[in-house]
Amino acid sequence: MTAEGARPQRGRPRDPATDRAILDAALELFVEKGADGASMQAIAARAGVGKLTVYRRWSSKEELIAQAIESTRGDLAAQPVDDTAATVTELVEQVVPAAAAAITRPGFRAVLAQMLGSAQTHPRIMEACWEHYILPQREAAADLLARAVEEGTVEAGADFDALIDMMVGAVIYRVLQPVPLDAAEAERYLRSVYRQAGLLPAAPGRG
Amino acid sequence: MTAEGARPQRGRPRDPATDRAILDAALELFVEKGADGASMQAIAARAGVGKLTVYRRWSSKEELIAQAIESTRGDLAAQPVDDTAATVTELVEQVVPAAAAAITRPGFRAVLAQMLGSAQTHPRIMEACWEHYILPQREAAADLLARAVEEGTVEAGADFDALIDMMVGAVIYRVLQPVPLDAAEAERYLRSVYRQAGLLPAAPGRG
DNA sequence: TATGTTTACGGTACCGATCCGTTAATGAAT
DNA sequence: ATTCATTAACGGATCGGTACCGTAAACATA
Repeated sequence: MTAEGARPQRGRPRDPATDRAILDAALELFVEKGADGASMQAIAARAGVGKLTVYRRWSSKEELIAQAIESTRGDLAAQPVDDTAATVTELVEQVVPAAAAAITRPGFRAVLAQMLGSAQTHPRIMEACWEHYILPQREAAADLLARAVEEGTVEAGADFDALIDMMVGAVIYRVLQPVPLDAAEAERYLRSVYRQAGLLPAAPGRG
Repeated sequence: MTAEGARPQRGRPRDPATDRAILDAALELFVEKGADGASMQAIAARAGVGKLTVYRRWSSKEELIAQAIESTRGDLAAQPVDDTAATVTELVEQVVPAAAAAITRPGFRAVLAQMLGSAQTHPRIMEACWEHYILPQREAAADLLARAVEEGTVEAGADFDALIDMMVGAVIYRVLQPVPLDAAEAERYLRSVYRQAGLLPAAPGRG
């Protein structure tokens, strides 16, 4: 939609820094005020740019915000995991601190809430959020479950989809609750969920 | 906020049907367009009422929508349960069809999504939704878990809060997913979740 | 019964603010 | 000189909220 396609090389070229400034501003305002509350002129103003400069690049707000979301890494997907870890338990313990930090970030709850709010009225935005913030969580959980089945800590007959929903859903649901979560609580909470799902040993031995 | 408190008894009394019409219109528009998209004049128009008639009763849109939400039974809390049921399994089987019907209603997803979207920008609305749509689910789940512990199907040491989050969270998360759910799938899904939590026997014998 | 007072009601108009999308003028790079 | 990016300004629309009008419904008093 940035119309990058067949733009001729004549005349004054567009400033790539302007693209980024607009995308950043759009994401910030979306997180702060939602898709409806973020106006095009507010986005332009925060980007330090004229309104037409935005309209030349994106024809609709929905598309702009969706691309702004897509231009970010989802924070949870970006955890480098040491694949040589032997057991699922080790793998989980390796992931928990970073995951706890990610879900505790104030912005995480904000993006999640605004995204879900967009579901009804802005499907395109919902779609972008889902792909970049939710699916990575699902995939990580699915990997862990697959390993756990190999190890025998999770029974092979279990309903995988439901189990993933329970893990991811619990985290999302907990994050959205009015009572916030600090980093230490988040770690404890994540371990509790993993344990209940069979990805950590039942013994509450650590901590 | 309806200022019902010290209103003198002289003059023409307010029409209670008008209150209901406004609340219904507000809820409908909130579900359709969200808290920002629902304008006061649209609410008044749909209620077949002058704008002032709305402002006479509610001083702000946030308060009106919050009360509109509070004026609805949460659909899930209203299931009469036969407390004489012997086992948790019977209890769950008794609840599943109604719960499946409730979470499959198109309005359920809409309210949920709009509510969560309001979390960031309209705390008062979030609060009302939480109390009327989420807490009943939690309490029902907690009751079932308590029974299950007595029966021994759920280990006493389990993290109740996390387990409830997983059950409620899974349902919410599943309902919000782009792919909708029909009644039969919802029943199967609910059983899967209950089973994974230990509230139904592992054998997939029924159905 | 008849009259007056009080409040609710629907409808219209208005205010300042904000939004969107476009147009006109200016500036930069070729 | 040409071509495009950019900013500033504009017009139409809508928002939340208020003010006013004429009317309808309940009360009080006579």
